Amino acid sequence: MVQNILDSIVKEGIKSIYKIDLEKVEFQETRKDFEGDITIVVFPLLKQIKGNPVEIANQIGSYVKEHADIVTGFNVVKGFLNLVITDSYYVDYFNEVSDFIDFGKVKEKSGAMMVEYSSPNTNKPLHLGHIRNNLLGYSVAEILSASGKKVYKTQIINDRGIHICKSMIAWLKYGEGKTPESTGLKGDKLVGNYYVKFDQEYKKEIGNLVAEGKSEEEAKKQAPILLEAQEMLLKWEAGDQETVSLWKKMNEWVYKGFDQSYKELGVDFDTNYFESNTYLLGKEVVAEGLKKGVFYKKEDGSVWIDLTDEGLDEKIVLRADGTAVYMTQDIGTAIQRLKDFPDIEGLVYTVGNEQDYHFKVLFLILKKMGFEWAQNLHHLSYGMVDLPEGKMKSREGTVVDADDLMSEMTRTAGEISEELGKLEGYTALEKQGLYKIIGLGALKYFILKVDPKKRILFDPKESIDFNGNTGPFIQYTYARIQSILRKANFVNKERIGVDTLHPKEKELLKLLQTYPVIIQNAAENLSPALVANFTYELVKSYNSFYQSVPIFGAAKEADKVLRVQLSYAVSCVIKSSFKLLGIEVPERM
RNA sequence: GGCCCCGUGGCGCAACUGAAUAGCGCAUCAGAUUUCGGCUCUGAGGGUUACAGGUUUGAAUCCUGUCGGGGUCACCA
Repeated sequence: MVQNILDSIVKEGIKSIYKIDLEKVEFQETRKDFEGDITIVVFPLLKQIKGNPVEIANQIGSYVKEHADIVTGFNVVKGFLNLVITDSYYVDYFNEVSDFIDFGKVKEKSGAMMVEYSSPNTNKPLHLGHIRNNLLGYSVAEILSASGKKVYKTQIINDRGIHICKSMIAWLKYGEGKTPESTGLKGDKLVGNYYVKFDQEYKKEIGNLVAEGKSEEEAKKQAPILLEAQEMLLKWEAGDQETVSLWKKMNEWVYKGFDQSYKELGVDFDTNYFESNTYLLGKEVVAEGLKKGVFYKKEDGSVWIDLTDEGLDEKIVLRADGTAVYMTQDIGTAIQRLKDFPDIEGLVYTVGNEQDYHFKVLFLILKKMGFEWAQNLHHLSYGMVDLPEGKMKSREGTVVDADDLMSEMTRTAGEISEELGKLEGYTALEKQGLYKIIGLGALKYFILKVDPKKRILFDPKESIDFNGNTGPFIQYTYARIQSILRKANFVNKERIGVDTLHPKEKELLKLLQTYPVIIQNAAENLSPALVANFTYELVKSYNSFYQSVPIFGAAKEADKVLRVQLSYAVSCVIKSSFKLLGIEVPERM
């Protein structure tokens, strides 16, 4: 990087001129409306060097121009020292990259992380909210991996509890033995239908009870179908064979359905954890913590942690009857994961921001328990996806189903491509694959370009754009470059041999150079949005270059080589950055 | 009510974590192809960064308060 080269030279300069050891030089990219490539901000130096900022900037500028080969000129505006970097620096940089396919990625892994995402309940299908979760988690895993971590992708499947019992009861009462095979429905959809059915019956029964003179509150607790579900949960915990085998059967249906959705969405997992296996894990740990004095027991036997010193509340970690709560299980699961994968240094939990408090407490508990890795726990907290009518509610049928949305996107992409595409010679099957790439690209980019912590408003009627700052816009640019490379009979990356660059070429080279930094930044911030926005910048810059500079009509052969090579490099980085987002790119579209 | 997050042109998003005249897309208007894919490019209009104070040479960014939106305060997960 230019910064690294200049940093020491600037420090030397300041030492020789002012006899001062500087800790940090503040660089920033030069704004477009000024001449120069990199800017040193002089103001922060004024604390150590007394004087006029413009004068100081001029003195440093002269020194740097004198002593740094890569600096060919400078100008000073107010307290900003704008340095002009030689074209040859950027040409050399380009030539040093042996290939752009893996450019920016750190290959030698140091340390490992586990990323948890998705983690659905097994009583209903995936919806738009899960899509955001999956895309974020998957992408962050890819980004961490590119930044030099070994990464394990995982999820915890909430396969037990009252919710699945509700679906089971409703299926027993109204299912008539229907299966995914007999109905042709995806398993998760089938089971989800009975979850909805349960709720309908439940409401009906409440209505009846209220009509009989019970209060609303009483009715909610006494509705027979709810009692049946609760009874079933008890049976399940007691290991009742019939219940357990039904539970297994219905969960299997759901997993098959999920697998299909995950495959369609393009995400995967290295290992799964099931709540039915882990919900007891935390108990031992709690007992241990009780001995250590991290927790305390109340008279009724329930176990708590007092976090009032940290500005939080008291929090229960074990029920009076000795059964585990959500927190118990999460404590146990975290510890189990570190046992299973001893090389991991930390965990990333991709979970909506409604659980901010839960994770704050969880991390604090683990820290208090004395686990060193507790400081490497991150809650990748993201905002809800809202519809124009407000929150999605599965029971009220206002959810945007994940499968429906994906196929809708693919269909729309198909309509647009039929009209505009250049797909001579593509078979129907190839076309279908392409529409999927474009449709899902649009969806994924739409969601990932937004800062995770912000909420997203999704209006199904307005659908998703295909122009402007969108996935297909970027895919289009990629496809167009491929067309150029085909025409140029491009084979391999080769050295470029020019010594002056067109401003648009230089701009592109500058941007390419920042890609490795972007990856590190995105990893630190757990933010795919940074990668998305960078890619967009790059593509815009390339399109502008494309428009103002002829490639095949270049005056000199060396220029043509440069421009073809540059196009290739840009396409590699588009492909690679999109891969970090879990988005594919098409050869044509 | 306590605590947490958010508030940037009509709409959707940026701003390298405190720096120059707050950028971009959509929409609106005006232009560009004897040329490599026009799903492209160039330009114009549109802002007191919710509001009021404060810190700082410098604030969309940090602090305090107000208003508005969301979340959370379960022996649910």
